[in-house]
Amino acid sequence: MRWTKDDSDKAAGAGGGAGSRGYHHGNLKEALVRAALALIAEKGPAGFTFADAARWAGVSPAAPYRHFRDRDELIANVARLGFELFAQVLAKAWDEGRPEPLVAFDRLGRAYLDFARAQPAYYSAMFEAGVAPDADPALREASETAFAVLRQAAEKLVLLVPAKDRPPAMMVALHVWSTAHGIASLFGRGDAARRALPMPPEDLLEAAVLIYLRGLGITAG
Amino acid sequence: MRWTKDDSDKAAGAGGGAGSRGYHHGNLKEALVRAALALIAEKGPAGFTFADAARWAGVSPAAPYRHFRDRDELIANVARLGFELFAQVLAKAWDEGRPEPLVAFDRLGRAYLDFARAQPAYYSAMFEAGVAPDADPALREASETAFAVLRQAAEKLVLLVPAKDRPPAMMVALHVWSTAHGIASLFGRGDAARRALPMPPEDLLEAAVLIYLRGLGITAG
DNA sequence: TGTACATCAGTGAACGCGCGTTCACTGATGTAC
DNA sequence: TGTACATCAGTGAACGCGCGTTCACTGATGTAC
Repeated sequence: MRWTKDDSDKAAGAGGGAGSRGYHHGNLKEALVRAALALIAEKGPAGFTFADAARWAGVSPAAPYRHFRDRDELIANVARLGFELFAQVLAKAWDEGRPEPLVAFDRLGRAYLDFARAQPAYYSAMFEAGVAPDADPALREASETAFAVLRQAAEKLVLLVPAKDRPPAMMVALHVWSTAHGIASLFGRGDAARRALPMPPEDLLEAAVLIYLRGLGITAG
Repeated sequence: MRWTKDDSDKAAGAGGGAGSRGYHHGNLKEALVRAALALIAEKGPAGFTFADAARWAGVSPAAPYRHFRDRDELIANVARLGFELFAQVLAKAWDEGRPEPLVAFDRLGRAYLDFARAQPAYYSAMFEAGVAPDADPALREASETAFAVLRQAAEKLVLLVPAKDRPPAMMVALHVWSTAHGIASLFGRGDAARRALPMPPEDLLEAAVLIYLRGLGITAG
């Protein structure tokens, strides 16, 4: 029932100047999310206000209240969309383990870091904005869907280990997630708080995962 | 030359009510750091203002300007002290690899997570407050000192691997740091943004490190 | 096809509030002699 | 030991500002008939 009423909205988004639009924005909820993303990318998750978002979207400061109770609800919405996108990106990279699990798993790790670098604003909202995932059921579900991709990948991977030595897939998924998140948040970001690194983050993660998998008894070829 | 003039300052710290003190606070710089720690612990690194810190310390809102240019400088100071404490804690846990490197390394990992849990305010200021470590030379140095402990430990560990297969100690240090940081920031914190975990974070890290070291060719015993 | 009406989404003015920052000041401390 | 003085550290009042939030309102849209 709802579709983008006016494509010029999207084109005009970047500057915040809404140009000529009617009395109704037509797509304000989405525009506020885009505003939040732009402002988080610019100044961090704590660096913008509800009024900023309204200004960026070119509406009066009272308008956002038609769509979000407060700033936290807006950020939670951004985080939810981020997890949904993240889940898609990860699922596509994993591709059900084709052509073979080890190759696909490497792709998955790279996709993780790609996402953190390409979408620092989403990543911030998802992991650093202090949003409690349990507060909003939809957010929680989106977060779990994204983790489920990692977990399914781990399940397929541990099948490469003989049954008697096979580790719990959950543990493997948590290990890889932690390492990927650690690398992403320490080294894989575009902002000033990033630490310098003598190699690309992707290579650091790939090496860590290869060594870890060897420790599990999984080797390439 | 400077020492704590009045011990009641410390005792009175928790409530912010300074009780009876003279016109001069005597130790305001330190009190502001403690205020920042308390407020970060309570509401996160973005959840307090310069004026809050002054109020907490029981001084007028103009007083902090005698010691810090602005809020960022206060937070950078907190982060620096955090790294100094962190370096001490890690060095003590590592204890130069006694009685043997593997045992000491496990202790080091646990100390890392202990610190993140016991000092969430320091940990936030150090890693999540968006402070650029390069902005302040003292901060940068403290941060490097802390990392150096991890790196020295890694150097001793890789000696357990035959020379021809020996990995770079730097890489090992970065892998372990990333994993520890990932676990700490995803699961090892006291606040609401923490994810649930089916096991203690320490055990998750220990397992990850053991598997990783086995992948390097290092096994216990 | 046209008209009346209900509903929706954004307006703009207003409010109280707390923040960051400045300023001339003053109480307390330390030091020279 | 005492006095004069320089320096330091905190005061309190003031300011302009932007924020969050509310309110009665109004333009636009959709629908019943």
